[in-house]
Amino acid sequence: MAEPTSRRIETRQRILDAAGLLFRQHGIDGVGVDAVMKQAGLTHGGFYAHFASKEALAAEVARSLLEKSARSWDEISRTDDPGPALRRIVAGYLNPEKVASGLCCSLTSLGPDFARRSASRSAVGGALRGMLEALARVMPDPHDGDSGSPNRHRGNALAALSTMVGAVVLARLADDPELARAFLDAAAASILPERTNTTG
Amino acid sequence: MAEPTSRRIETRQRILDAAGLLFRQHGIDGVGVDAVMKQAGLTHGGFYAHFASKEALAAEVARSLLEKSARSWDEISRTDDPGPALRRIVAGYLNPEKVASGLCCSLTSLGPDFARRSASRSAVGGALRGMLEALARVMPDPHDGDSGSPNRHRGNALAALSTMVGAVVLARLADDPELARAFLDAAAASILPERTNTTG
DNA sequence: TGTACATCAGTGAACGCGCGTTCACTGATGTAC
DNA sequence: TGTACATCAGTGAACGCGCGTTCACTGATGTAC
Repeated sequence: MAEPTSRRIETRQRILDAAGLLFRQHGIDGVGVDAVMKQAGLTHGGFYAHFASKEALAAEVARSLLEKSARSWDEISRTDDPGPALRRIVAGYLNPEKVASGLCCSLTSLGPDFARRSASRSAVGGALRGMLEALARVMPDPHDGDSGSPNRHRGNALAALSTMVGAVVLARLADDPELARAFLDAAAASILPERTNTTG
Repeated sequence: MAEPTSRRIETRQRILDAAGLLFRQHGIDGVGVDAVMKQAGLTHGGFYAHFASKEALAAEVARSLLEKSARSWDEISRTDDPGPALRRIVAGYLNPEKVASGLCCSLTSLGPDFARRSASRSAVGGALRGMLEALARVMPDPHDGDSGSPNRHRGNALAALSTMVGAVVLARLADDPELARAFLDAAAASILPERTNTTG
C-alpha cells in the first residue's frame, strides 16, 4: 500500500489532464466530476479513490498546470540568451491560436476561480513565484540608465506577467477577433524592447 | 403595461446591484437566484418578472457594471488634463483596498465567466471599446519620437488596460499580501510615465 | 369622499434535474506454496 | 506450471441536496363612477 502502483499514478494523471482541459474550457463550476471521469475514460465512482473531493482536484489542477508553465519558462530562461528567451516566452503566451483554442494559461481562464478557492490559491503560490523568477531572469535593463536598481527586473517581471495575463483575458472576452488580436499584439509590443515595429 | 412603473425599475436595479455584488464575490455559478433575490430584499419567485433567466441576468450585470466603468473613465478623460486623468484612472483601478474587498472591476473577477457566456460576451463589447477610447484619450506620447503615429495611443491603451486587468487578477490570486501589493505597484509604475520613483 | 373593480409586483410551495459523494460489488492482477 | 487466495482499481446504483424555473395565489396600488 505504501508505494502507489504505476497504473494508479497514470490514472491519476489522466484525471488531472482531463480536468485541466475541461475546467479551462467551462470553468470549475461548469464541469461535473462525472464529465471529468468520462473524459478520462473512466466512470465517476472511481474518482474518490484518487482525490478527496472536487475541491482537492481543483487545487491539484491549479498546481499541476502552473508548475508546468513555471518549469517551461525556467528552462527557456536558463537555455536561451535573455533576448530570445523573453521573445519565446511572450510569443508562446500570446499565441493567437492557443488563445482562441482555450488551451491557454490557466491563470487567464481560471485565475479568479483559483483566487476564490483557498486550497487552489495556496497551491499556486510556488509556481507563480517560479514564473516571476524565470521572467525576471530574462528581462532587459530599462532604457533609462537605471539598470543598477536591484528590484528593477522584478518590477518589470511583475508588470510583464500582468500585461500578458490581462491581454489574454481581454482577448478571450472580446467579441471581435480583430480586437482580440489587437490586445495580444499590443501586449507583446509593450513587453518586448521596441524594434519589431516597421522600418520607420 | 407599456411604461414600466418607477417601482419596477427600482426593483430591477436592486436585483442588478445585488447580483453585481454577489457574482463578483463568488462567481456567477457560485451564486443562486435565491441568494441574489434575498440580497435584494425579495423572494426568489419574483425574479422571473424581471429577467428571462439567470443567463439574461448575468448578461445585464456584465453590461451594467462595465458601462458604469466606461462612463466614469469617459468623464475623467474629458474633465481632467491627460496626465492627472490617467493617474486618477490607474490609481482608482489599482487601489489595494478596493482589490482586497473584492469590489473591483468585474473584468478581473468575472472576465473569464463573461467570455464563456455568449450573451454576456456580446453585452460587454460596447463598454470595452468605451473604456479603451477613454484610456487612449489620456495616454501620453511615447518617449521615443513616434508621437505622430496615429494608432500609437490605441496600442498603448490596449496594453495599459491589459496590464491593469492582469495585475488585479494576479493580486487577488497571490496568497501573500506583499506580493499582491507588488503586482499593483509594478503595474501602476509601468503605465504611468516614470517620475514617481524616488528622487534619484 | 366612498365603493367596486382591475392591475400587477411580489410570495412561497412545488417541480424536475444534475450535482457531489458513498458504497457494496466485480474482475483483473499479483503473490504464496 | 498450477491452484488458491489476497489485493485493489474501477463500476454503477443510490443518496440527499440545492439549483433554475413555474405557477396559483395574495395584497397593495390605482382607476372608474
